[in-house]
This record gives sequence, C-alpha cells and structure tokens, in this order.
Amino acid sequence: MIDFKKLKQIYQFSRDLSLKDIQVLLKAAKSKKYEKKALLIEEGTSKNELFLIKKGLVRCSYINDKGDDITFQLIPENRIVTNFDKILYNQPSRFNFVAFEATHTLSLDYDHLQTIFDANPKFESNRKYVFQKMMRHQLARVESFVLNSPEERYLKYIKDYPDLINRVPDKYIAHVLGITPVSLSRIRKRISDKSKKTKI
Amino acid sequence: MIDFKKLKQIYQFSRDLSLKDIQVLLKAAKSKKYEKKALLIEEGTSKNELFLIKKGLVRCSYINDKGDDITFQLIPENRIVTNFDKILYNQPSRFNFVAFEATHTLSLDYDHLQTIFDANPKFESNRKYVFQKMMRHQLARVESFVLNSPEERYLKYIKDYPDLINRVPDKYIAHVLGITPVSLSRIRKRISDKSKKTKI
DNA sequence: TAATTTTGTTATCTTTTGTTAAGTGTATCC
DNA sequence: GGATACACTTAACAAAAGATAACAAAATTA
Repeated sequence: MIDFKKLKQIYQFSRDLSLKDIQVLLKAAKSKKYEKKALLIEEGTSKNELFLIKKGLVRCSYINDKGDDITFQLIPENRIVTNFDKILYNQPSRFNFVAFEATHTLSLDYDHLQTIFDANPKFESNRKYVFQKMMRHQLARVESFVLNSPEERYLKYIKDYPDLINRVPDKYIAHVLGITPVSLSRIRKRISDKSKKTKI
Repeated sequence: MIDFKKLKQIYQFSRDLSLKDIQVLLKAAKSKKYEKKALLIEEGTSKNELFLIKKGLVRCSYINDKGDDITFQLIPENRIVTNFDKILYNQPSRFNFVAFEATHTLSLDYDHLQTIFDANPKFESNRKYVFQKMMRHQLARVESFVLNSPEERYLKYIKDYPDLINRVPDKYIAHVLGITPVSLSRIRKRISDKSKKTKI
C-alpha cells in the first residue's frame, strides 16, 4: 500500500526525482508525531536526524550564560529541522529543538540519507537543493542584520511569515530578530502610531 | 608542465580527491590577478564565476537607499567569492565585489564547474564540503547577531580574523558587524578602558 | 614635500535599546 | 471558579547607538 501523503511530502522537498527514486526515500522516512513541548533534539546530544516538518512548529533555542532561554529560530511547515552542530561541526547540539505546537514530521536518519545520496548520483541535485534552501535562509538573515534596522527587520519578518505572529508569542520572535521582547513591544507601538498618523 | 602552485591551491579547497581529479579542476581554473579597486563582480551583473582567493582581500558591498556604501563582508585568503544572488536566486548581483588589496585568484566558471561536478560523482563530497564551509560561515554570523552584543561581536571578529584589523579600516569592519563606524570607535574605547582598569 | 583625502576619535544631541519592575489582561490548571 | 502562570504593555532609568559635526592623525597623491 502506497502512502500518498508521505509521497507528496517527500516530493515537496525534492527536485528532479522520479517516483521510483522518491520511493527509496519514502522507505527510509518515518512519520513521527510530537506533542507540544516534546523534544526533537536535545541540547548536548548528537542525534543526527533530519526532520521534514509536515505540520506544526519547532522552536530552536539556546540557554545563554545568564540562564536565559534565547530562541534562535522558529521552524514552521515545509522547512527542515537538523542538528546543524552535528552536521557542520560534528559536535553535540548546543540547541534544544522543541515542538512548539503538536508537530508531525517525516524523519530521516542523516547518515542513512547520506548513504542513499552517495550511492545514487540522481539524488545529488536534491542534496544541492536542500543546501541551497538552507543557505538562502541564513544569508537572508545575515543581510537583514547588516542592512536593516530592528524595525525594518520586524516588518520584513511579519511579511515573510504572516501566520507565525498569530501562532507564536512576540517574545520568541523578538529573540529571533536579535532584540528584547520589551523593545519589540515598543517597536510595535511605534509602527502603529505611525500608521495612525498617516491615516489621520 | 604542471603548475604545482595552482595544484596546491585547488587541493586546499578540495576533499577526498585524487591528483587525477584535481587535475580536471586545474584545467578548468584560471589564475587571475586584480589590482586594488578592481571589480571582481559588479552590481547588476549576472557573472557566474567562482573565485578562490589565493592572496589579497575582497570587499563585498552594497549601496543602500540613502546612497551609503555598506560593506556586507570581507573575504580574505583561502575563502571563496561567489555571486550568491546568481547562484541562490538566479538574479543579478546586488553587491559589488571589489579587490581591496592586490588580489590573486583561481577562477572557475560556475556553470562549467557544475558540469564537471555533475559528470563525476567523485566531486560530490567536494561540492558538499564547499557548501558546508559557506553554511558554517553564515550560520556563525547569524548566531553572533542573535546571541551576542555588538561589543562581543567585535571581540569575536578580531579573534577570528586577527590580521584583518590591520589590513582594513575599522569603518568597513563596523558595517560587517552591523554597527556604525562611530559606534565601533566607542566600543573600542570602552574595551581599552576596561583593560586599563583590570591592569591597574 | 606639500596638498589632499581618508580615517579615527571625540563631543553633542536625539533616538533607541536594555533592564527592571509594576500592572493588566488572558490562558491554563487543579 | 479561584489560583497560578504567562504574555504584553508601560514606565523609569541607565546605557548604548545613530546622526552630525569638528578636529586631529594618518595615508595618499600630486
């Protein structure tokens, strides 16, 4: 019995793959469900799993020197959760990845996935695609830090992720933007004051 | 006649490649020299060349709405210059890449390089390596913006690139760190005041 | 070498942010 | 339903940053 839901999901994350190729991935992928507050990847561990987020939202956070829990990023549907400390530095994760909502994923063991990719050149464009997608994200973030003010950064964020602001408390978004929740509240006030002015 | 200098250079940017494989790349690579202030990639163009910086320094900059020339990043020896707007978005570059010092590069046509990579699976680990290297860089930058203060960011920068501060005016470094040159000057003063205090 | 440009520092003023704390409304849990 | 926890706003103060200008030092160029 073919799981078409799964098939479609894998397809969304792939490029230039035949159904046959996708089925190879399908075999390797497990559907998993996480309840709210469940840990996908725990700080200090070297879990090497790739999660395609089908539904839900994952919060990636870090405990700093002062003991504050800083949200590094929010990962919604159709994006990928990885232990990048493991992949890029071969070190245990400094971050916790927690399901912020009830979250459904397709999970792939990273090393197993690499074996599949290595064994069949057809998958290469796929690997490339995923890497490019990740690069786009992080580069865009760096850009907004270098070129934009916090206010511009916030406006850009709610434009790029309009639904997120209704799903996530502002304080988490503040950290993602590199500012404090109090500061974000003031920015929001400034913006609303400005739009009032222009309307009157 | 084998160009061992070139060979060694390519080798530094490669992983798991035999000499034979490297020679394929060697054939495709051209040594180029740029005088100070020469343009490697011009804003608005879709040049798709990969530059391995052998010697020198490249400044990647952006003209914002106000007409200010903002340095987005500084790329020294043993790093790669690419037109990432072209590669990631297939759009003309929003950035200028200018030789800040007399700069020697190994240049590879990006599309040609992809053809080589696509034709021979051996090169895949190499593509992966380059992508990972780029990801590490950009992710580390995002991290420093989210988790560190401007002062911490500056201290981290001079630790990571100790030679750069003697080669590049502070005002360019300030923009890379997302602050103004005046602010960086004050940060430097604060730091030196602190170190004086601890010494007395 | 002299003239010019660039760079860095400092001062002033304004704006913004961080920090802390208080207050309010909302959601959650026994 | 009352207690508790959480999110957000606001205020007050301190610290830092942006903008601008003036000046000195350093580097470039003629």
